[in-house]
Amino acid sequence: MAPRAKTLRAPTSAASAASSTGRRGDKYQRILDAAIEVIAEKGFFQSRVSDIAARADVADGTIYLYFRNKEEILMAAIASAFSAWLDLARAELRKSGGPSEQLRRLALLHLAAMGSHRSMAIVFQTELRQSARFLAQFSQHQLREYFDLIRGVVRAGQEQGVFRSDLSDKIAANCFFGALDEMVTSWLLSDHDYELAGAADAVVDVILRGLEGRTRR
Amino acid sequence: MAPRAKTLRAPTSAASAASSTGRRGDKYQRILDAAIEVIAEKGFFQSRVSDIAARADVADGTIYLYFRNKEEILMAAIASAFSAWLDLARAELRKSGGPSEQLRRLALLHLAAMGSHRSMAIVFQTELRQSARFLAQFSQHQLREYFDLIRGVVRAGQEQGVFRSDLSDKIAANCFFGALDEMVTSWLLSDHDYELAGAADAVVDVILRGLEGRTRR
Amino acid sequence: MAPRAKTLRAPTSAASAASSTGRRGDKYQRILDAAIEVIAEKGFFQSRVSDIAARADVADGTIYLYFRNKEEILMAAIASAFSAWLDLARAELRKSGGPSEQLRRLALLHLAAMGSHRSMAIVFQTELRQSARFLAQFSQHQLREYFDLIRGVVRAGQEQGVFRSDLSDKIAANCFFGALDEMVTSWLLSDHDYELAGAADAVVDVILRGLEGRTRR
Amino acid sequence: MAPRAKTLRAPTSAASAASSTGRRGDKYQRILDAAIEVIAEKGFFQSRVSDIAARADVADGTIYLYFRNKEEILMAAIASAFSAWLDLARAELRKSGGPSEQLRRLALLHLAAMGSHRSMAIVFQTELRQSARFLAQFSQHQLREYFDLIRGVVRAGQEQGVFRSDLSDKIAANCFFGALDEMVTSWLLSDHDYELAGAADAVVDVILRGLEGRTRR
DNA sequence: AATGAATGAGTCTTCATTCAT
DNA sequence: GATGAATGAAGACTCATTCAT
Repeated sequence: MAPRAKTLRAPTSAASAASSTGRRGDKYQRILDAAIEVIAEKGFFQSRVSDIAARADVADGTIYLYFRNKEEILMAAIASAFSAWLDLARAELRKSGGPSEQLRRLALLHLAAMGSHRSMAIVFQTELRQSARFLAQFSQHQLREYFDLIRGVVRAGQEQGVFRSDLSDKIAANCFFGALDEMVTSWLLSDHDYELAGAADAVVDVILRGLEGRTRR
Repeated sequence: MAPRAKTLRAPTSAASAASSTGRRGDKYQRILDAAIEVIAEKGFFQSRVSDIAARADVADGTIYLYFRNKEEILMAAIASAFSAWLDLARAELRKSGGPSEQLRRLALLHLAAMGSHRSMAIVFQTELRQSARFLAQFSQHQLREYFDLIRGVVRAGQEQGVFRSDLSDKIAANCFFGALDEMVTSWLLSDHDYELAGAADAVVDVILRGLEGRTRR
Repeated sequence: MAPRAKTLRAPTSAASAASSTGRRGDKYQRILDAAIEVIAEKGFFQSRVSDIAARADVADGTIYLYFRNKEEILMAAIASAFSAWLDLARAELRKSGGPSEQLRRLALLHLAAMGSHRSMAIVFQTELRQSARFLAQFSQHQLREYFDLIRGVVRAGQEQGVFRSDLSDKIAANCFFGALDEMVTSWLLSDHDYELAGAADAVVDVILRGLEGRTRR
Repeated sequence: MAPRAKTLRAPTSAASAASSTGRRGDKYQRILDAAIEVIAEKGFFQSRVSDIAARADVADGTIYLYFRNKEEILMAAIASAFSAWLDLARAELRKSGGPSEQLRRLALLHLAAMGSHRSMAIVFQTELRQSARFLAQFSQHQLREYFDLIRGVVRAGQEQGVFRSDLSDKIAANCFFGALDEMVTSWLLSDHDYELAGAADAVVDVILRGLEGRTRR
């Protein structure tokens, strides 16, 4: 995954350069970026509107020209980051390759992206769940979309006979995602001094063995 | 796992039957229990002292006879719940059985316990990480102990030649725990109408296949 | 002034020995003594009932067997200390001597007593005024009595031609008391390392010169 | 002393006429003024932030835009009032006149100022001591400065042979200040129906006689 | 559009007082 | 009489949100 701006951002909005340095007109995005950073630093419920405003270099009141309230900022920020992430994942899957190859690619992308975007990783690991719980069905839709991506690959593998069919694709996707997720979490809680993406192969290896038929190749 | 009192409690302290019925002298535990429930409902940072007091059926001020401040209540509640959980896990591992069998048992315990203690499950899935991030190294110790339990089994399996040795026990433990963890999370986010423990075998199956080397090439 | 127990106490109640060491039946006085000490340490409005109870070595609730509420404890404590002080002053004046001599004696007593009873000095200097302001006319009566003692000596001196008569006895008493009072205050605010009573002669000297006729002796 | 705004204020800041009428930008001073009044009414430790806010006609929260916490408001208020007082005293002493004349002027100023600023008088008599005791060395500096002013005049008088030299200037200043102070206190505790400044001459008379050595023996 | 001073509802926490034992 | 655990009213302080400029 190519290094990008400070935080993940949807391709469309990231097109115009100077997006994080600009000082005029891009306040909406600046606020979102600031929100992600503040959330990563302080946590969802400990983020102060004034912190976000200060980080975005706008007045407190300005926030309310773009967002109805605090919850909306935070939700939009997380949704935006997640959306950018989904775009990446979708793009990755559009590349050729069999199911195994695709899962391997997805895992590498997941770990590489999280490993290189600490703020986003924190938000995804600790805040996304929180917000998923409280903010109605926020991100449920997006989360499900990511899962459906994975489940789709699993089902394709099962149909092609590459993966065992005596296993619910949902459980399979959970194992896959859960393993990756836990890698990120433990990396964050450690001093994250090692290269997260470096563990991708090992993890994929475990899961693929589990998904592939008993007698592999 | 057998249904127990409202929340998980270490076997030793649960010995006396009338533990949760009395109205006298058990205020400390009642507050802890109430705290877990409130945290599960509202989340760590949105838990109000007065909510906990009301749920524990004591006056607000009473809380402060047992805890120095709000943070201490919440931390003690989570630590207490986790401690009870650890006790169960340790007890489970003391039973005989090979590494594969032990992981299977642990997985079953994990899912059964979380499935029957919704409050605790919520706290573990969403709050434990939060608190791990913010409250110094709180619970890091306990979390690590649980992980070490799993890693110990993995290493034993590797030494006995049951599990592949070309895999770090840490990554293996992450896959195992991550898969279980994700099962719980997705169950919580769904309407959790299905029996969580029912998925234990399938999950263990995937991970054990990934860990065991026997049939590969 | 003869050294007495920790705090000034009315002679009658101080008669029975072991008054501050006893542990049975003298709770009322123990609470009063404790109150004076706590007030001296923390100030009137920062004194906690539980502090007083702890110092008096009784349970919090016990306080309320002897006093209706916190205000009453504090008022009784100060009144008691002041009453003891008044007894001393009256006794001193009963001794023979002319007006000048009596004022000199009174000044010495004042400074010696305050200098040797730090707690009481603090209470008199800083708390008495507070309480005089708020607690109705509390201590107004006693304060006035002390003043009347002084004014009586002044008037006697004026009648005997020792003191100037072209001066209100009230103003004269104010000068006398004010000077002594300020000596105590500045001593308390300093590190009170010098002997307070040592300054009595100098102060009396100033005031007496002011009160005595222009052509002394 | 000329009547001024509600509370004493340093001449420089009182220059612009409409200082206490505006509703904009003068909140800091309004809060200080309100604080002095509330302290005078309720006492230092019984002053409520909400009382001050209400009196200053601002919202409770507004207080915290100008002061870090309650203690800071109260200290700033007292310090400000005292500072204004010191300015007056210094200005008075800059006027020509011998030591005796200067002490007389200072006494008149003291009694006139206190007599016409009841709030300030109360604060100085009862609260300043309290705060001096508890708030570290707060106001110690200012109090000492006032004393040093008096001591300076005394020393000048001694050097010029106007005042006796066999008397510590500190004790002399204590007598002078103490007498004035007590005049104010007794005036406050009385119904203060008489003109406080009217007693200045009598008091000064007593003290000056005590300080001047000329007619003795 | 942008600002940031002002607002005040919402929370934690303390502590005088009560009362069952 | 004595205790001290329990109570809950009261008060300092924070921070999302508004609105005059």
